Amino acid sequence: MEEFASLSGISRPTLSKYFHDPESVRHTTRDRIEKALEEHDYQPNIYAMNQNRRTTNHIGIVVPFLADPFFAEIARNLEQRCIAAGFSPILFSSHGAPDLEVNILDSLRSQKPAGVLMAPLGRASDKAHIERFSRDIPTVLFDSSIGGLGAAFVGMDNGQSMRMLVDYLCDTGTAPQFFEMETAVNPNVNRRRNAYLAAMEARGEPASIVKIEGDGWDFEEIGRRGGHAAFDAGQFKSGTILCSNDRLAIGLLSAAFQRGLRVGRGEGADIRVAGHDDHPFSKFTCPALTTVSQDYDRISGKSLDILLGLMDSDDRLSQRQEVLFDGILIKRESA
Amino acid sequence: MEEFASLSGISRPTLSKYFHDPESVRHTTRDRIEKALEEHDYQPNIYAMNQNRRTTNHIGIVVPFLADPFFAEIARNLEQRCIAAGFSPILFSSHGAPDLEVNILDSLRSQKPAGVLMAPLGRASDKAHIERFSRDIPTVLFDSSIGGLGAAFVGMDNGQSMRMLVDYLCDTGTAPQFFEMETAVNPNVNRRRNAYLAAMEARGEPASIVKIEGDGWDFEEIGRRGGHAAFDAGQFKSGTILCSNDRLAIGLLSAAFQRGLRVGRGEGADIRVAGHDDHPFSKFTCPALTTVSQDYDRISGKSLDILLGLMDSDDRLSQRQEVLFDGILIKRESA
DNA sequence: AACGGAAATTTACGCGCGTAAAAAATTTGT
DNA sequence: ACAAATTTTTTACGCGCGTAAATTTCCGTT
Repeated sequence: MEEFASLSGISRPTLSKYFHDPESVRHTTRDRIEKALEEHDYQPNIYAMNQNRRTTNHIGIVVPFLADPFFAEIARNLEQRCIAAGFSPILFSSHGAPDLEVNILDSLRSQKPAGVLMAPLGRASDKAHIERFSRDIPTVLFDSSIGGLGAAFVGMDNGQSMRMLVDYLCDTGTAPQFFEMETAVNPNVNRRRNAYLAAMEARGEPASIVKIEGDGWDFEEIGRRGGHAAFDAGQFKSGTILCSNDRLAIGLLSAAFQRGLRVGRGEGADIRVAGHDDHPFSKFTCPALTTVSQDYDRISGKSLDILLGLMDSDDRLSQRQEVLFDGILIKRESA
Repeated sequence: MEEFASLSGISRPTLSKYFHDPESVRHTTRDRIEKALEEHDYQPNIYAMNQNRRTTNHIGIVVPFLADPFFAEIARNLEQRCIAAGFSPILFSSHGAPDLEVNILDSLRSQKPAGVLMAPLGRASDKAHIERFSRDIPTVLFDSSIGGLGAAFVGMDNGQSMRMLVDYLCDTGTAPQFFEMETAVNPNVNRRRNAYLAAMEARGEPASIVKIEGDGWDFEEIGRRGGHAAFDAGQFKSGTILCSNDRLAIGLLSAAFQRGLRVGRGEGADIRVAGHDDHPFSKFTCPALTTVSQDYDRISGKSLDILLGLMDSDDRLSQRQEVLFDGILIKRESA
């Protein structure tokens, strides 16, 4: 930098200022710097730049499972928003492993990020660790809320969405049964089940829950196997199945197809299947999946907004914010 | 660190050595350090650690489109391998944008990574930029090879896989037509088309290519729209369709379903559809998709192996390595 | 117990940049 | 054109750690 300073005829402190914020120097000097920059292609050492700063301009993005297109899509959205806001996103996936999630937070802490956007694993998360982390670093949780953790949470209103689905399904046919994994990976599933039960009770319909075996993040496979098992056991009595999420529904659709069952709301259909999340692939299932859309755009937008607010203010934990968005019913052919 | 040194009764240079490689100090001192570490929870400043190192222990992973489950899966695999090898992976997605790909390389360069594993965008990539990058930093390209770029390439043998698919399809029914996008996003598609043509000629079958409109990475949607258009125009004369990749096939399956066509190789089926890549979702389409499996595990394993070799040796560009793996035919119900 | 080699300590300097303070130069307003 | 306000330069120090060289301490061996 010293060298580039003499080559460009600009003092080093001014260069330092420029690299930290190009707007902070006068237009004329900025032009001079940028012209010199083209000729000598110097770029500052980011490690030396950051070693004395309390925080960097990085924003950490942590998702539980990046191979899930749902999270991949949200991550993509968040990344681009961070860039637009002038920050550098760093993406991490916990790959469904709680110890990896802890490692990520530790590594993130030492990177001194300006803030972190995190979708926790859920049930398996080390809550105390996340709590400690979010005390030191501005952190917004999204997708899955764990018992009031963190400074803020942005997600969707599972109560609203399930009520809407139940109402829709009841109004257009038989009352739905709820299809879920035995061990809920995250709190959303529990909320959805409870919302289903409440919505059914409100309508005076008998609730019925079909629980299937399986653990891990291989939801489609679990849904297919569990679907077959439930078909075999004759558990789908009502003919309408409401799945706890789209990936499970995709597996169930596959099982139904393999059994020669016709899924849909039309004439001659055997069962109806609905999901939840508007997974990127739910548009392309056969038949296309009726579901509730999580508004990726609004969730990620709001998450970043809150985080930016958090980063500016000092009293981060004064009041925990919680924003829930309504889902939108996406009617397709499956129900 | 100075402070922690006096607290733990260990000299700072020894601590420095320990943090760089815990094995490099004597067992007894290592135990003392780790005991002190638990009490005082100190962790070194990564920026100060890295500023004087020529390279860090980071390995960059760059994929063209992370929302594509195919790349998400490979990225996941690579990340875990990097961790197992003692490196810290940093994941980037170009999101289909060439300028973003360039930005990522620039940012990566300033991070002084030990090496980079990169799946380029393909046609849209800034070749010269990638070339320059890979001259300075050990880089292994995978998935999509661009005209001999980089120090090494690991991918699959499109010639072998297409020949195998064509042979299988011809042997079990009518000869396939090739279904592809008008504008190929990456060289793999071109290779596959050419391999299709060659394989058909070798068998003495008449080749037929169905090109559909569309640009970008929204392959499923493009495949569906294009499928409908091709059905309308009566272009699918042979009744067997070989898609340039699985995502396109998923769209085509959706179109066929919407038209009430039965896809499969059984009695009473209208058309057969095959894909390529063994996309994570191809197992769950209706019917399940016949395709060629890219061996994720071997590709990522070999990529990292070569990269580690590259990192150790100095004469990186002496001979360009190129490793192609055979695909494995995955017979499912769609063809 | 003495010895030799390995490991740890002491001492000291450098890395590339942030940043503070005072002086100098430039721009702005009238 | 001149004073005031802003920006840049000069000077100097510090950050947290890497690392080299010389010295001392430790450990296992004979």
